[in-house]
Amino acid sequence: MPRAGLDRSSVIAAGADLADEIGFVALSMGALAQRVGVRTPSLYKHVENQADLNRAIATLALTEAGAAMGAAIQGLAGRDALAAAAHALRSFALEHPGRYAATVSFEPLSPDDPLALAAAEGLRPLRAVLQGYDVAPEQSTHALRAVRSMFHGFASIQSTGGFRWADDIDDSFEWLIDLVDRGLRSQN
Amino acid sequence: MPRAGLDRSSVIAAGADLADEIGFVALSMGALAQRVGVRTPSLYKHVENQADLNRAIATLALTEAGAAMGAAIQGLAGRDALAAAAHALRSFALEHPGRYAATVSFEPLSPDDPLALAAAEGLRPLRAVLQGYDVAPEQSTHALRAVRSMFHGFASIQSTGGFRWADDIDDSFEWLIDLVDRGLRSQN
DNA sequence: CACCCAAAGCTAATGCTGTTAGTTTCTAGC
DNA sequence: GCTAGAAACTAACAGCATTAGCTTTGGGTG
Repeated sequence: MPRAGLDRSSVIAAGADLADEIGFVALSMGALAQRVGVRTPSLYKHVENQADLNRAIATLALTEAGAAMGAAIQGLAGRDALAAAAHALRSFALEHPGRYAATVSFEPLSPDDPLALAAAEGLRPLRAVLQGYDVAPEQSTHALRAVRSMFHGFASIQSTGGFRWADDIDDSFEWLIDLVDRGLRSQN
Repeated sequence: MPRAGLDRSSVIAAGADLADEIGFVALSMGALAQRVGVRTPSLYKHVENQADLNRAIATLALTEAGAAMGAAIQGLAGRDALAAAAHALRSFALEHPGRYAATVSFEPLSPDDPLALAAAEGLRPLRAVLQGYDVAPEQSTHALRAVRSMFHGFASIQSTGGFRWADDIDDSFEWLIDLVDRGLRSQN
């Protein structure tokens, strides 16, 4: 019998993929072991426990989502950049529901935690978008939190099926982007 | 030995209180049984299973949160009403983290589900707030979803400790309210 | 080329879940 | 006071994450 040849990153990637397929809450050590062709306890050679796995999936997802937003806003500014970033984030949440769900549930973490670093890094594209608007420097944190709250809230509600009439959700998302754009431009 | 004298609503209320204290994810049938002074299997006389319990807690929380918002906006309009509703919702999320967490995790539901009805009912105060702004009737759904997304996103991120510098979170929330208010007023 | 040891995988076992079946006990209404 | 029926109990099971200890594999070194 040949060996499976796993390591930490391959286990985490497989866990993220499996979570996207069957749902983050349904992700179990047994299911993941079966997926990678190994018995359950063998996973503990690569991952400390399930909490460690979950945090690692969240870290991966934040990095990927940030990269997607960064790529989407290349060469754009103002409303175009805002819309591109928003769409990239929402697409990521819808195409990778397991990864996205992993990012929403975690306890307070120390500032040098890899998960916290990935979160901060993933927000950089959003910061760049806000520089295209006239926000006073001391308000940039407020603006970032506001934009982040809105897009996260929308993606979160939609990805859990929280909107009633499915047909015009895309229109609602455009409307939200316009609302934010108007609010950011009409300061003072 | 006297009997505990439970019924469905008292079990659900106790579950909601316990979730607020120890966290929604830590809420187990065993912990709840101990809390109400009964052995674990006895709970199944009042509740179908844990999923049923969780949905019932979510329904209760949505009803309570909607009532809090409705009470908060009494006699107010415009920006005052918007701020009052936002503060009421965020206070609810922070004072009842277990209840609030119960509302975010559920699968797609049928339109006549009690949970869906409670969600729709709880949104009525927000609808009332939006009537104080000049939104075209065919855009009222978009506006409602936008406002809901923003406040839910902010409350969700804050209640899971997602903001880095704790000191000026209240300022950020005020800033968010202003952003929404400006966006809603500057249409066309 | 053979050895060897560290890592990778395995089996077995434990304790904690949610849940069901079957039994006993309390209590409200006649 | 008797009696249904509800409310609580004990016993048991399956699935979960996790740990301990054993076996095997394969890459680097002599």
